Amino acid sequence: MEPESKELPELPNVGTWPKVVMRLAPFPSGPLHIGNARMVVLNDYYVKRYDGELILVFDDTIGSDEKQVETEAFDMIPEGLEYLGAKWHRTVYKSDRLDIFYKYAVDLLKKGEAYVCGCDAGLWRKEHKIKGKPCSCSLLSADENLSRWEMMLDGTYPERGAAVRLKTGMDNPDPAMRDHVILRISETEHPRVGTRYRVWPLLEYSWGIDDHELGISHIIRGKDLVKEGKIEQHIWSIYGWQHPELLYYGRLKFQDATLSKSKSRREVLDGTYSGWDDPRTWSMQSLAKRGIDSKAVRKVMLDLGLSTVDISISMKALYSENRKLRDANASRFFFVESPTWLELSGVPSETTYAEAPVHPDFPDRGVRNIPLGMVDDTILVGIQKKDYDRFKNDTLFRLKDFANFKLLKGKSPVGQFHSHDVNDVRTAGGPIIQWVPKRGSVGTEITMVDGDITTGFAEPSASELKPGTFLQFERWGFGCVVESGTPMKVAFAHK
RNA sequence: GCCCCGGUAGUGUAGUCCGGCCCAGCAUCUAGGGUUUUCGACCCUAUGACCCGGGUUCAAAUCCCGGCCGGGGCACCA
Repeated sequence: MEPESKELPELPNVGTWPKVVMRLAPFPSGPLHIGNARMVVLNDYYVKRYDGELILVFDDTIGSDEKQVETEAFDMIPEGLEYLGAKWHRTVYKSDRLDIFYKYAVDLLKKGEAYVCGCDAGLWRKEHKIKGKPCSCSLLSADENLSRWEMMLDGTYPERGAAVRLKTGMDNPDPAMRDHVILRISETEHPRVGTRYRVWPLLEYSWGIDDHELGISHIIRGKDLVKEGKIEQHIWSIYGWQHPELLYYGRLKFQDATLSKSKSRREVLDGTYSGWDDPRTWSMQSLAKRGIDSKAVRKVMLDLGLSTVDISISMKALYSENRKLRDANASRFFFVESPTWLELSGVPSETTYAEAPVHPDFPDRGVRNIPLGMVDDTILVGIQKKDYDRFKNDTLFRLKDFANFKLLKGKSPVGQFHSHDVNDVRTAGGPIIQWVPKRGSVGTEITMVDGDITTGFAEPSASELKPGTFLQFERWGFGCVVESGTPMKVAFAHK
């Protein structure tokens, strides 16, 4: 395998497993965003490294009011995985596996490893969880538990009326580990299985069973799940199953982006965001749209390694990687933001167009032809207001790849042709700037990372650009064509 | 309150398990220079770190103890 970053450490105890089997377990509430990429990339990396198997498991249990399953996520997540270049071998839905969880629930009740608790959740927390004192439900016989279990299934108990608790031990010094709920009642309709089930497993329980049932050997996930891991281990021990190896990584924050799936969802629904590929969602779809090479994402994620420290990184790292990968293939164009139009006179009549290289490092790729649209000896060109404002009257400046002009500021600014030779402006220390001719240039809208639209004009040759083309607007930044036409739409990638 | 985990330059990371090859490597950021008809890319240079205090040792980023700081968990969410 081609190393795509530094070498990560070996997975522990690989030899004790017939095969490395790992899993991706996203909760389908929206598309994968850049924060989820770490989980995907790490698991995918190790599975490829050990030639193992990767299972996509939609963790679509019923969730809660705050965390709801979104049907569209079942398509958007695989899309994101494909973008990332992750290879998964099969797809499993938790919601198809309720019968398995029920079977083990009955068994645990019979074994006396769990009980059906009818206590009020808030009261139980205060009186039992915190104090470490068992409630009376934990004394129930297997038969009593089984009949209570039936009452959970048949609807005798209302929602929150009863729940199955695993006997992890009320005397555990860690309150987080005391008799955690593993199954509970929810009558919320599920997008895939409707109202077929009213008893749903919690994450730690469903995984305690499924990591074994699916033959998972190694689990890499965020350290917010360590308690869940301990509960899983408790279950594995009850059945004497080989414990999958648990590895955790710390929380990842981005200094220059706020990632919130629920906020994104809200903004997408009410139209504040253009859709799930809006740059502000930081979804895989949005990165693809901006022309961020997924190899850059993978590199950045892999470079973080598996440390459990909380880290805060800058998108600049991602942009730096992306430039390295894509600069060589980004054709150059002129784009002028908020143009100031200059009337330039004295241009020699034989000069009707300018030629600029498609890519300065690769002369063999040819040149872009920029027609001047000359009338008499006068042409009308736009330069950036930003440039114009910093120029003094009389400045000698160069329109890049074209000619040098002397500026005369005024109500309607004009310029006088000075010379063709680039050395003239160099010796004068004058600026070299990008420009567009008024005639033939392409109105362009660039969607910035914060969702704002920057408008301006791209040079005429940009009219032939196809969607998906990654380019650089010289002295401005990289982006990806989203839509050709007038105006042309471009998604900004980075400087 | 109880329980876990962690602290290497601005940001990440390597090294820590098995002390010496680490007066700490790499990437990125920042600054400067070279090159370039871009403020991109490329090349060069500079700044910059082992949380603190003890201990063990000929020798500690690495081992031990104490402290400080940071994060997480204690949900009928995932």
